[in-house]
Amino acid sequence: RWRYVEMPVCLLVSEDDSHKPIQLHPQQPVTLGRGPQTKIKDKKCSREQVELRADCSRGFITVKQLGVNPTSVDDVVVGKDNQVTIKPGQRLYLVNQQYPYRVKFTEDTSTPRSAADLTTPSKRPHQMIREKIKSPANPASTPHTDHHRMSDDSPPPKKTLPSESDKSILVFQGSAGHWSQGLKVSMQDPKMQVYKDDRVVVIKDKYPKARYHWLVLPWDSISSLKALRSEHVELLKHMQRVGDQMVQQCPDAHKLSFRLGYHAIPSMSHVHLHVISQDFDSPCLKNKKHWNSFTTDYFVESQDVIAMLEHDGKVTVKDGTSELLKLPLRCCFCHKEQPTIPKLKEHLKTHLPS
DNA sequence: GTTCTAGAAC
DNA sequence: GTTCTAGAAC
Repeated sequence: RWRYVEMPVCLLVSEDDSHKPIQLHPQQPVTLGRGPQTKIKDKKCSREQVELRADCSRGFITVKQLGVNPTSVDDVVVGKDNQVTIKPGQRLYLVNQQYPYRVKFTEDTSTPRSAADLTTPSKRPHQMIREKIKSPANPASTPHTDHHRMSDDSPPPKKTLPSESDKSILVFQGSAGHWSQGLKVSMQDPKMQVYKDDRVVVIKDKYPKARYHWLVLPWDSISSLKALRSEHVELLKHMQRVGDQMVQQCPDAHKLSFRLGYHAIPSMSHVHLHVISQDFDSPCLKNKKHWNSFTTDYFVESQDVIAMLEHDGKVTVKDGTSELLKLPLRCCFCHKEQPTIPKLKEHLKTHLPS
């Protein structure tokens, strides 16, 4: 059956609020250990004891032991540099069978920020994500019509009684997230938003391919360029205006040039306008696909998309566009071919503003 | 989309 | 031997 739910979020929550919830972003590893974040002072626990990674689409978390002393899942020691998964019901002990955490699947939306969002009058229905709950595959997040609170869940049986400050719960919210839906999650996250109005929101690209790289997204869910029609022209013009504003407020706008456009065949769902500075000076630019997606006709200028929409009532992508990603690496300024990405990056420095 | 890694390229 | 990429896995 169908239900409105928040997009999946993964939080590391201290049960007694001894430390603030730590959000685990899908596929972005989080390192955890002794330190102010966990309030753990035990020297046996490394400052980088474990690396946690949330796999939203499959509904589990992987833990890698980085520290020397044993991290364990239930009573099985992970072992240094080894990696195991934590599934619902299992307990993670950061070190020496101490500092237990628990994996828990929930559709809980009672976290302060989400609760505020849900009750804010301006929150419009289309800002909620409609998704199907797959009951058999996801037993822990099923049929609760009412929001259940974390504190309502009975604590797991304990052999040894840790002090109250040691108790924490690893909360995994939702499970129907897939990497291609990541923009829908990010655009709803106030921490990611750098601008918003009644029609659009701007976020920083999570893996910027240049010094400045923003994404302008409409609140209205438009899956891709293919779904665009004449009625969207005004929206797209607004997106471009907002993109131009982002450039204007950029402290380096005077020395960098920018391009505004769309990927002809984007990987991520939900129409998004790239606003990207043309330095391409970023450690996240790593391969041929990255380069060619911004420097060939794979990158379609915003104004061209708008013109096409005004002229034809729809946006079409030329045949063979996907092959553009495999073209040799060519400098976008002097058009000199470069043999490898590292050589290209070295070459690009010669075009940087001095 | 990113990460990881085998094996190609050097 | 190291660097780098392409494709699989996620």
